[in-house]
Amino acid sequence: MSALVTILDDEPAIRDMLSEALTEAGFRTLTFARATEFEAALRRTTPDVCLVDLGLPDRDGLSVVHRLALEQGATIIIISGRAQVQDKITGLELGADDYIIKPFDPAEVVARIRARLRGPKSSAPQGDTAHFNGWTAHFDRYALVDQSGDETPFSHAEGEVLRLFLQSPKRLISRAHMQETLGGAAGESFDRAMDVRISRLRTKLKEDPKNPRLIKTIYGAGYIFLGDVEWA
Amino acid sequence: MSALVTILDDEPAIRDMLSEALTEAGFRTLTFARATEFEAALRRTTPDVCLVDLGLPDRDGLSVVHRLALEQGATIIIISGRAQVQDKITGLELGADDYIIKPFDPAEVVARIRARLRGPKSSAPQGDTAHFNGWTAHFDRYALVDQSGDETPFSHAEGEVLRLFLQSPKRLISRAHMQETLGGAAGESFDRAMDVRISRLRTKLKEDPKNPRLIKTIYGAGYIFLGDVEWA
DNA sequence: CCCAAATCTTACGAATTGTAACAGCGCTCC
DNA sequence: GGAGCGCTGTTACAATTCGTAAGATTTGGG
Repeated sequence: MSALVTILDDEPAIRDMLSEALTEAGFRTLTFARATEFEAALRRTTPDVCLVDLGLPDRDGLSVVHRLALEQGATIIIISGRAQVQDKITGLELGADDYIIKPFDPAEVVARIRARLRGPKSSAPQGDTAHFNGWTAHFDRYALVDQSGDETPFSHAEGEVLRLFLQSPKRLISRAHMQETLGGAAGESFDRAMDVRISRLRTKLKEDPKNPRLIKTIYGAGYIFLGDVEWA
Repeated sequence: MSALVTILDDEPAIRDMLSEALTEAGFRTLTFARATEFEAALRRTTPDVCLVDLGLPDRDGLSVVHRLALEQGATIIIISGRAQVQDKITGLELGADDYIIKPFDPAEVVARIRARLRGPKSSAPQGDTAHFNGWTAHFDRYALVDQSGDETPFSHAEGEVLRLFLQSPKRLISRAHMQETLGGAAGESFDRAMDVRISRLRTKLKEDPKNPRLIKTIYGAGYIFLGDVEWA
């Protein structure tokens, strides 16, 4: 499946230019003129690359970038008319991965996106075992082992969620992202399945329902896995 | 251990400028004037980031980039005087991760390197903890800890406000700015919401309603967060 | 002092999430 | 083939979060 690129810019000409170039390059695209539309869409899909213009009518583009950066996954590329070095630095520090100045050539944007997605230095290939906070997860055996050596089996579905958490500890994982990477289940219908999976995982991790220490819920946003993970 | 950055450029002035900026930013650096020296060094060390100038005397920089890219691992950033789009595209397609045009500001280079090392999915976001006036705010755990160690959880919405305050202590934060930065929700209807958020936050900070010591209201303007903040 | 505007606080309800109970499915073992 | 078991999604209802509404309180100007 080709990568999904979102374009957030208030100028129709720029949206069209980018959308055309990207489509021709083989990407899927979604365009938005306003930050609110864009953020509404994020609840349903998880793009791979987000192009964000800083000069938006309804919101400061940097706040959009910041929010995006807190979520996980997508690479963020700022497109802006502001060419000051300080603007670039601010944007990059806020979490953007690249900063392109208007006017630009769409071919360069395509090349930069490709360079991002090439993703060679994606972290080392993961083993099948991870340690965290006294637990050991054996993905090859589908079992959790606690400090005293007791073994608790977990299912495939539970393992998918656990792996996702262990791959991105201490970061907000949006609900949308989880549904996309896991259950996929094109079923648009409201999926409480995810909640149930997490609930079951929590039980196996012996979490205190009133005060979860490992899997924390962020109301309206997603989940965050605390815990110091080390892959073996 | 800080990351190792190599600089390959035939102009001494540029080498020095970059080396100084990067060292100050906390990186280790190695500089080279010729491709052959650089490649000899690669047999002994493995840099994390390689800055490569395209206009080298002894070899075409692109061939260096190409060879580096095949080894997979280091982040490659081209620094070049050639500003043509086609040059950029060629460089990026050959395997470079970024392409910076001369003349440049070293601060931007530092910011771009940081953005790279932060990585697409580097799991450790910088310490998300701040201390102020006896309190400690753990944004990853969504909890406030007071001097005696008691922990008070705070919600996502409260955390957004708290973070905003802690990022700009002792400065007036206008109501409009807060709504713009936070009020994200679809309809920007009622603005009492902000008051309520702050009210709840004050309660958790054990503020005396008659005499708030940390979050001060400026009638008709906004709020000021007093307190000596130190991010960890 | 008096008043209008701004702000604080409390209560309530819509939306979101947790979890138990149930149902469908595929599997193994008689 | 059928009973039994484990896995997983669905449903239903409880708990939590957070914005809205409304009344109380404070502020600053006259």
